[in-house]
Amino acid sequence: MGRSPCCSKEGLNRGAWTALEDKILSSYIKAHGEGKWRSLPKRAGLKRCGKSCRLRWLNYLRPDIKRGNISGDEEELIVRLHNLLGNRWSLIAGRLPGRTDNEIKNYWNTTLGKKSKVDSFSGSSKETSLNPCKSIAKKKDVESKTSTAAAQPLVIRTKATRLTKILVPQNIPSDENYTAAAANPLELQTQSAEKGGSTEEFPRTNAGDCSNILKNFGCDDDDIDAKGDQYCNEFQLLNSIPLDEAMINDGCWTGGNGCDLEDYGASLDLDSLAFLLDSEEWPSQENVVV
DNA sequence: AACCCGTACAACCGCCATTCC
DNA sequence: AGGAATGGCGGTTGTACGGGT
Repeated sequence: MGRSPCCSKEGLNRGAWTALEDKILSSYIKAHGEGKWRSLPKRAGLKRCGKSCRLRWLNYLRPDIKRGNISGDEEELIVRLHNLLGNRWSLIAGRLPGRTDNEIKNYWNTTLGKKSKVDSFSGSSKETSLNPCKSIAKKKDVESKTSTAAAQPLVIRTKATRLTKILVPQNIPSDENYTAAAANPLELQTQSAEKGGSTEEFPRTNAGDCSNILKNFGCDDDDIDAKGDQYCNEFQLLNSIPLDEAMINDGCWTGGNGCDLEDYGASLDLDSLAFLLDSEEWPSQENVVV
């Protein structure tokens, strides 16, 4: 038998929401907060599925939603993040304040996806047609470094995997305990959580930590010698910028405060970091280099 | 005016991960 | 430990709307 439906469909309204339903939902959530979606419709007096309420709130009614056209800067950012992350719309949306994953997904499917197809069909790369910041969009040479990266397209997972288990902490342990901690990513995650750090962000790290991290991603010593400094710079850079606020400015990445990336002491090559995201799993314990 | 077609986007669906009991 | 409940995600569908014929 198939799975049971998320809620009984009988007697429930479907399709477009009315202004009245919106009002009821908004005022209920303002009064009682989000959550408990399944029981919310009953409590709020709505004839809607809880999932539908959640979606309506998150994608339309939330007060911090930014309505209106996607700006050029936002489009640029979406393209870059899609290059890096693939169809992980919620992650992409997380970098575009006020935009929802649904909105970005729709925008991609109706606009950017087509552009992208046309570009690839016409033989020009996305980087040249949609990415004016050539100094940043350096051609990655990861394929020469890892056979898996060479064998696969840069991004694109048809089935998205949620990044719920990034095991490197945002709050990097002090040097004296990092080595031991690195041997046990799970412990790192736990430590990070205990310290209130987010496990969904890249780590804030220092150059000394990077070689260990790169090893844990499967880089051998040659990789690290050849590209380690670059990766480390970019790795650090990613963590020094408040990405929630990071935007593209004049075709180039800037931090949330509008400062140029040069201020952070490195140039950002997101492509070169894609290998991190291509890792389906973080290193198993037996592969972790101490 | 009527029809067709393409576009945009809200809403739904099914699956998976996490949390709760 | 394990099953149910819940939340969240990406993919897909439905439909309103505008432009062209």
